[in-house]
Amino acid sequence: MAEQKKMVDDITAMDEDFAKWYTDVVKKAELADYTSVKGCMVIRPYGYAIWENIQKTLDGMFKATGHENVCMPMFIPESLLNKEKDHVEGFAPEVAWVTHGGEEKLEERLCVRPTSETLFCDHYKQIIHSYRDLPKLYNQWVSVVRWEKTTRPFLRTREFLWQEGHTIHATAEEAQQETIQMLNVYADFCENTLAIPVIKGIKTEKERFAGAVETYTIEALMHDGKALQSGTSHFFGDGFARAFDIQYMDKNNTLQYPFQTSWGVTTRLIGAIIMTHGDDNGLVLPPKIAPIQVVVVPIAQHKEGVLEKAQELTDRLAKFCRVKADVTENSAGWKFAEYEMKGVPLRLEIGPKDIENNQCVIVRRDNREKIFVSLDELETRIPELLEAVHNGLYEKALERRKEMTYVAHNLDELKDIADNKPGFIKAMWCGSRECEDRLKDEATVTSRCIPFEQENLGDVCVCCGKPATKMLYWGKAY
RNA sequence: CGGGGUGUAGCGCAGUUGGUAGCGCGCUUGCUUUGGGAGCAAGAUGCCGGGUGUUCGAGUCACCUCACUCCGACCA
Repeated sequence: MAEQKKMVDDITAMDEDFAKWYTDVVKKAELADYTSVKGCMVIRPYGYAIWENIQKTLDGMFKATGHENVCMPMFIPESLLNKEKDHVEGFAPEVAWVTHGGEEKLEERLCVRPTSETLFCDHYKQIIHSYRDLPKLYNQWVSVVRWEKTTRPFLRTREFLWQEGHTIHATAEEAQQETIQMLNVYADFCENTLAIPVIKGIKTEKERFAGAVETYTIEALMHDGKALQSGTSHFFGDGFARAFDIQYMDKNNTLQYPFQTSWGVTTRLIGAIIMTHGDDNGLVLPPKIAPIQVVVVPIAQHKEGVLEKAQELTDRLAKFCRVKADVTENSAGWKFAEYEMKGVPLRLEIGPKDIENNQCVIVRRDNREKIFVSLDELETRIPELLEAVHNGLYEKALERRKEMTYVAHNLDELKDIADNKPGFIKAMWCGSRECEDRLKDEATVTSRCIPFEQENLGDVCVCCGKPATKMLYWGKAY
């Protein structure tokens, strides 16, 4: 569409330095700021408003599928964390410990939750005795702490906000279904609310969550060709139940171990939004979670009637969308650039000439198209345009993912793509851990997922040449 | 946690052989402007990331530490 002239010289161009572009957008769009604790960020009002909109939609989807919200404590006694072997081994290296209460040393140190499986298990043990107590479909919106070595706003912080669903069921089948259902909820949310296309699949054993029997994932591709794991859903089998000794009496009066799941998405989704839709002018927000969907910019606002008209339109729009009028004394050009940087999906310009003609100018953030709209048609046109921006963003992201997805038939081909073409690589795989490790060493790619939508790209493993069992997505990940 | 880079006004940066801190933007006030980051004038703003040394004297030199950042290893 309109040429993308770079007007915000404050933001580093994507092509020049993608990492710097990312942090520029985070700071300049006032999403988050650094604090005096490494890896802990302030989520500023504009960024938090995005999170609140994410929460609102997802929480509705959780409730609609029968889940209830709860809240667990933030501390886990060391002995409790240690109960499931794989789980503790997975998380021990990155937990923060509380060792003192005031000046007194604690009898047993407490870990600040990195995830809450153990707390839910401890609780389930108390409340589940009969098949009549099952299932329990719980979720919580909290923050967790993982003491990461290197940190980046939203993508990897030491404390982050998330939701963690934890469910417990009488049968493995029911738990499996739950795991898949929630993966679908996430995929649906990413595509239909965030306009981010995702690939649904299963993690390899190597990439599996600590303590899980199976980990399902949605993987998205960022602007720079790196993959971002955007949500996971785990099937635990009865492993946690056995480790925590959770049992229930079934209809035949026999003790049984129940089956569990957990699933989560985090504030990392905000990073995904930035890196999927953003451009050199800054943030581009999908309309459904944009804190401001339409910004009203009065033109020549000192002239008579302009401010009044702008306010009148704002009041009208407020009835059906999130709207803000900017009546500050900054120049119109300044406002244009400012709200583009902040990713507001639609800008409505209203000036003396427009008022004369009973019209306004609406500009789309995603493609900068300027559209003259009669003031009589705002109630129908604006929702249409918001929808059009959503679809435009989704299509653009999907198109880019297609362009950046490659097929490799042998190791040399794969290495060549990995070195020269950022993006996903589809390749056949024999299923062995050795080949997975080797590709990581030699091509510096990790397996992203075994997609549900399998394709037959050949009969042999891209790495060892032995018969292949699956097609995998490979890539460099955040 | 290993290797590099950077910390000076809100932001971006200068600061010479060590001598007590400057520029641009932004901010405040006034006037003129207003359909793509306006112009002029007058102002305000500093624990030079923190600590310890060397020195008559440290933004500057040495050592330690903290944070940010990039590249690896680890992870949502």
